[in-house]
Amino acid sequence: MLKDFIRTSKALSDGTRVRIMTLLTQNELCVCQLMEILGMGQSTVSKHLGILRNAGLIEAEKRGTWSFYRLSQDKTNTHNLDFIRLLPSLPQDDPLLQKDNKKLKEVNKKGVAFCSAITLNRRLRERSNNAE
Amino acid sequence: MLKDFIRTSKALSDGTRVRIMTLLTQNELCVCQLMEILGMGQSTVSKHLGILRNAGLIEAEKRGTWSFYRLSQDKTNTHNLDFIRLLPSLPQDDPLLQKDNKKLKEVNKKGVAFCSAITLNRRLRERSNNAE
DNA sequence: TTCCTTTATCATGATATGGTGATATAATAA
DNA sequence: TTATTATATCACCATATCATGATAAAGGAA
Repeated sequence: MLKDFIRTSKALSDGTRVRIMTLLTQNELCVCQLMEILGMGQSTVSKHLGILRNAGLIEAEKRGTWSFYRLSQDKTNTHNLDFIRLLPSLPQDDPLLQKDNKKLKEVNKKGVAFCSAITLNRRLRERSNNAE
Repeated sequence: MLKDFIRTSKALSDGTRVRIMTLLTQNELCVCQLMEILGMGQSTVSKHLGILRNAGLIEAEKRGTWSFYRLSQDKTNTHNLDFIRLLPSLPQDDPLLQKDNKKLKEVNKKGVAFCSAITLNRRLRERSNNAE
């Protein structure tokens, strides 16, 4: 259906969401890991993930308090699979996506350790201090 | 580049523009023919065509006062070619796109004859409005 | 020249979208 | 129980987008 095609192309018509998709092409990530890599707030990241999930491009699995996101494993949605196939070649000629991939490797090493409120709150404090 | 990918996915994230692209998959069309098929105003159609052209998805050729639009013949833009490849299968499961294709056949038979009728009707409307 | 036609572009208003802070929810630990 | 943590959702504002009518530009005919 045209509506489904539009929902997917809309989901992929935003830079932040394509960055997320490119990252998830490589491995699953939780919200706070994406916050760390993207440098964006938690509500922003959650919102984008919701849009991608609503389009059927990604799926979430809850483990404890964490929500881990990965590319949709649905093999029947051929339109979405066609779109997802376009992603892996993107970092090849884009500096921002390459930077994201470097951060992804660091984050994978660290695991979810930095998700603790200590670093999160510190980052929030830094942000409000910078705003003054 | 991410920016180019976004420009293309944005261009294809609107129903009217995907309808136009699906029509141009079959043959070139001028603005007034698209107005007839889509049932939309001239400025609206021109604007959408501008967005698609700016994304490099279509190209225009001026013949007299008419501008004919067709899919981009640029074979070097692999990203756009990937997107364009997704289009032909769309009408298969979408009633609106199928309806568009039927209208396309009628319009192809008529040629651009009815184009003058459109502005003629507009002028008649203006005259009757002024007479009030 | 002066019209007429087709298309492009501009101005405007209504709606949609992205980013953020605050709050709500759910799982877990103390 | 209460406190903490990670995430989801809400309200808000700034910006972007879409549809439309008006105007401008350019080719062709009278």
